[in-house]
Amino acid sequence: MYSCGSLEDWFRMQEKYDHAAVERGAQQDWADARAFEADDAAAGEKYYCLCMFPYPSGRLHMGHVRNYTIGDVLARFMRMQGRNVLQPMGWDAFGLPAENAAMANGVPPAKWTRENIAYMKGQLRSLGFAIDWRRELATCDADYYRWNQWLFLRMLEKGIAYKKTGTVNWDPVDQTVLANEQVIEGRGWRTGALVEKREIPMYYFGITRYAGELRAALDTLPGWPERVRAMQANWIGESHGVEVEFPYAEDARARLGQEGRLKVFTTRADTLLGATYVAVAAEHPLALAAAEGNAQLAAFIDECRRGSTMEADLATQEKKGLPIGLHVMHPLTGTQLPVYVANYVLMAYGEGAVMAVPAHDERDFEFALKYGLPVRTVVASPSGAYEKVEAPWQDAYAGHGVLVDSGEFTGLASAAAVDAIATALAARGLGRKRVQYRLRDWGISRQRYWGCPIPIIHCAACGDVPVPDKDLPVRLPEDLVPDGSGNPLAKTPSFYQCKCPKCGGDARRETDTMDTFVDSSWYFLRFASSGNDRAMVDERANYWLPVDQYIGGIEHAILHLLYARFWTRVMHEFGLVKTPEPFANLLTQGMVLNHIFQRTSGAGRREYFNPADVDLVIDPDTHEARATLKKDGSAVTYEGMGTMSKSRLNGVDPNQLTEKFGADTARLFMMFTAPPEQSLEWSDEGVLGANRFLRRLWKAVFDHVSAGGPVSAEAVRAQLAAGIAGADRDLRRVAHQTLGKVKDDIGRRRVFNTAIASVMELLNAAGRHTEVSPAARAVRQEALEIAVMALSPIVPHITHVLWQALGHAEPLWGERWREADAAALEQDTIEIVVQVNGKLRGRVAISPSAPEEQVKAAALADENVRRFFEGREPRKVIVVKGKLVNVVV
RNA sequence: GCGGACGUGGCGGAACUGGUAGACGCAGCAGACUUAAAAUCUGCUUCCCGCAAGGGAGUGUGGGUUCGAUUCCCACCGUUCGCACCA
Repeated sequence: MYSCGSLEDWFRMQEKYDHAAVERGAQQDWADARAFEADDAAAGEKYYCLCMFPYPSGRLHMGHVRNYTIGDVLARFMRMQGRNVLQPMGWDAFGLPAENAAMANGVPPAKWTRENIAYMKGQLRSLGFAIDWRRELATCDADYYRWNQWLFLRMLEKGIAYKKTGTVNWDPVDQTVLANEQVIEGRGWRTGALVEKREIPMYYFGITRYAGELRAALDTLPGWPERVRAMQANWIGESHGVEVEFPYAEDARARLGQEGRLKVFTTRADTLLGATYVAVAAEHPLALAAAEGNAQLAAFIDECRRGSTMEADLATQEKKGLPIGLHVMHPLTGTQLPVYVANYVLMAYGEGAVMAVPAHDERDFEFALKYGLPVRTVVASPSGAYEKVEAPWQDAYAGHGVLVDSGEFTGLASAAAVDAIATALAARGLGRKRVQYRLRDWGISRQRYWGCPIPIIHCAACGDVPVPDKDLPVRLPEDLVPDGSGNPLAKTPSFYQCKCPKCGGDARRETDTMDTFVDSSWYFLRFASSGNDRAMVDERANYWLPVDQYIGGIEHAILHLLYARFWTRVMHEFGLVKTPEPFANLLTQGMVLNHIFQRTSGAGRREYFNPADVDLVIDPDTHEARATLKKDGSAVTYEGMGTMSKSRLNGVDPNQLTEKFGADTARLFMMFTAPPEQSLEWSDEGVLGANRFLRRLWKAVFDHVSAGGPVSAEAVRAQLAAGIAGADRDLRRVAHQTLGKVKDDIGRRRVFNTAIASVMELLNAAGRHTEVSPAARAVRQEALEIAVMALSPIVPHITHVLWQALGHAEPLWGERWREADAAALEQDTIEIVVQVNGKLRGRVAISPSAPEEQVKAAALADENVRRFFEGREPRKVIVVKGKLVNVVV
């Protein structure tokens, strides 16, 4: 224990700031006092501060440090504001890296994962985060994942979870299915491998039935960043339009042996009279039916399916198609329209079929031109940009306008025409208004070992039988070691052999596990119901939820955050939680960047170099970068700043940083260098600067205390009551301004760099204040206390010790935030800026209570100001109270 | 193509509600201390003219609103992120 409770102890302190001793002592004090255990029933408004929990990959990286520092600053700050704060931590512990590590080392994923957790927990502790560790959880614990299984079964009962065989994204490297959200530019989000299409039976969560509310509720989340809401809205992809049915023509009826209608979805029902053909996707049932016995068509369909899965390629590829030889009838005119298979129609969106209006859709236009299909102009240009649609394509063709050549709808504006046409279609039973979403259901089956088992038993007699609640959890065996040849669960009879719960006969347990995004969809609820072994969540969740502040990386803007919102909505529907939205406020912290140095060999192989091994010189004139290796002076290529990553060898290890400079320096650097939402550029000099500031802070307190000991609270009060003046009063004003500024910056604006800057200013001012009178010492005592208090959420260790050094017996972590003293903020004179025609020409000092006329007179009397009148008379004088005077001449 | 964010000194960034542009820090320069170096401390540091006082220009570009614009509006350019043949 690093105790500085008495003056003698203080003098035993080294004059030099010893971060290791300070941090060890402070952390011990917090642990002894159980300072950060959150009380589920404490007085005061609750504050749930949550950081996205880490995957236990082995070591923390700088992104973690930044994330958890932001959360810790807010948690500690809110605690000082009198809020009842919960800040928990856990482990997103299922997932593929554990299996890969297992294969590489021959160690079961469970062992690898638990060892990583133990190590990383030590790292988190050494960074001094104010976490309630009693609530720690790991998603690989059966106590946790049994509730995944339990809710899965409830969702199955309600039809929200269901089984379906469908085309899925298959990652050939990880040998598993990926959700739509996990495919990025046609590649697996983790492996980067080109994704293949496969037909596999799997379980889905019906997230699409919540698409409308998930979309609409985004507007109820003002505490979320605009870009995240935009990304989610984009992803959900709500379009308002009309579903139109085209009855089969004679040839199609004959071919299919029945009546039928081809459904399409359109957002441009106003152009319906301009439809000259209908196009369907290659996988569309009508196309498949027509392809039977039509080798050319079958070959084309096959070609479309095998085509590139790169969506960016798809968007630019040439439009191609074939008539399927069948026709449908226009729902309003009865005209026969040919049906085409077209490579630009997506089976996965809408009905997998479109009505083609070449005159008013660029894709249809290109297609029609190529295959000689008619182009019918049905919307007149409002701006007169065109008379009749003809090649080449103009963007104006796709604009809204007034209908022409559209029978009874001619003359209507586009918006009105959509309504009128929808009504006409509805009257014929051939269409209706509808909302279409881009979002698709969430496939959760993974052919992997290290995940939560799906609680289903397959019985030859009874089919797929849910595991009864009394048999939960379905435990994952923890001693298996995957060998890369598929899911080891499927080769472990002790796991998959079981009895059917219905008929008692021999049955086989489902060996697929759940997508790990299921695990992270509700951990925040479990933190708030910690330790309950009889229920998934309890009333405590309703106390703590919604999370007041959620903090994590922007990379989770869609996947995790959308799934968690969906899952919470389901639990809300089941009456398990009161809130439909889990996260009231979201802060997406920026990436941590560092320099990238690389050299490409003759053979085209890239070799990366750690920035610590490179000297970088930027020419001040040309701005050209010259980078050379420290060891031999050879040149390397500077690639600028980029995200810290293993592959680019530009990571900085948090351990090295904390060992050398301490956790407080690491925390201060991260919070000071950039606002939380922006990317943070690593700088070794910046780290040194942060450390320098802490040493100055330490020395300021040391010097103050050495020169006569700390001033007691009573003595400070007495001096203030006796009245202070001059430099003392100035310093006191700065101190109290700082108090207000820091509270506003952290509490309202969520920016920390400016809060730190203002404390730096305070310390600079205190350094200039060298008087030694009793009043001066009292003011300095107060100023130092304020500096220490204001910094304490950011650098909790050093401030913990300095607070004691300043003579406080009660620990800083239990202290209430001080409010700025209005009397201290008062000023006798203030500086008013004087402008002439908006340009700064002078300054005048005046009493803040001076009436406007007096301020005006003082400004006009200023000699420098008068110079710029150049003989002209002021036409107008604008006075901004307490700030400036602008004279217009 | 659609949607979002952003554009300010040598660098990271500040200026919150339209009111002194460049806080704070880094780097750099000069000085003090030192045998010396490091560390520390003090001062200077947007650009141009000027010994200085002072003046001029200046927040991606062009326009607009205003007594006054980094901030609001319009158009454009650039960077970056997400989505992308979404019917």
